[in-house]
Amino acid sequence: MLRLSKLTDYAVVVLVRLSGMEGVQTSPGIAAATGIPEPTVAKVLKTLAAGDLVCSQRGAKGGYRLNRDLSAIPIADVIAAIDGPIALTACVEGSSTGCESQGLCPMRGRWDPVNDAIHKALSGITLADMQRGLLPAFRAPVHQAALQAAQ
Amino acid sequence: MLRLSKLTDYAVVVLVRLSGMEGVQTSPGIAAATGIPEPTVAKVLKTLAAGDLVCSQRGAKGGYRLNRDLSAIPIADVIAAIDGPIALTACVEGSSTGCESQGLCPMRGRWDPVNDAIHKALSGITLADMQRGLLPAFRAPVHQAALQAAQ
DNA sequence: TCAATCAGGACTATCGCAGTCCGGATAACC
DNA sequence: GGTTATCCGGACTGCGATAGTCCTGATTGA
Repeated sequence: MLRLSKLTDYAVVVLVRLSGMEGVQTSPGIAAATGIPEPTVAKVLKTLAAGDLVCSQRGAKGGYRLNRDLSAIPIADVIAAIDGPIALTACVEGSSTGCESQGLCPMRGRWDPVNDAIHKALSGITLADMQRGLLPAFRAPVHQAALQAAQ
Repeated sequence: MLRLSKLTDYAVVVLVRLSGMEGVQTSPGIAAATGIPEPTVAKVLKTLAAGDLVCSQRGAKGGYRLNRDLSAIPIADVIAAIDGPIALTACVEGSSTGCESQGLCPMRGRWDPVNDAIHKALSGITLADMQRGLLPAFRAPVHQAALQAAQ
């Protein structure tokens, strides 16, 4: 199975949550609202900030805010931010130093079309697409306690 | 980066190699021709046989043979045979017992369109497509020693 | 009968990821 | 100016999956 890191899954949840609220939100708040452990949320947000998907404000009353609308964030960007560039194997990158069996390997660079196809597929789906069709019950946070904690 | 197992990479190499020769071929022969360690080749071939991509003949003068032409093998099949069904996270499968934060998780099942897109992309590329465009030098085995060993 | 080969599994070591934590910097508030 | 809340960047650890090897048994041809 093509393993996508759990962190990326969390990232999607966090980003969707960010989009649902006005103003900045703190890591603890998002953690409470999503049920994801706080340190993990913090890690995800830091990574997303490094990838320019969210912007951060430090200090008291600080927090995170979406940089663009969900509909402007293809899932490919999220994956790239968390997991690094989208490519299927180490053997693939064009300028790599080459695998051990250079001369023998009949597949050098042949994964490129596959990577391109995947990249195109992932670039065509935005977070808004993933959000669409959610059950209304899941659209808003469910636990009142979580809601209040999020404030 | 979307990690594809190395075994899958090997599988592609092995399958292409299988397509280039008449009759059955043995694991040691393919190992010598590709430069992949013999036990690993054997493992890959066994897995591919389980996935019906190749068929095996036991006993002396036995070996492996392609079940279909390269152009009839989408890369998705190879990945599925080696890595299991193509899906991005454990949180995804429809009938799973659900993740811990069931009620809270706002993304339940939302990866499905992404998985579908990836599956389509991978189903549209065959091994023949990957083989196409290979440098002639890489098309045939390069080492005479390897060639003879393959016999 | 013997040799070559696949079948199926067990086994180990290595690697990456998940998740946590800490010291520091920054900014608002009192 | 001090205090508090928050982000920043990194280090660290444990777990799990993968890679890779090996062994025993079954099958087949000579």
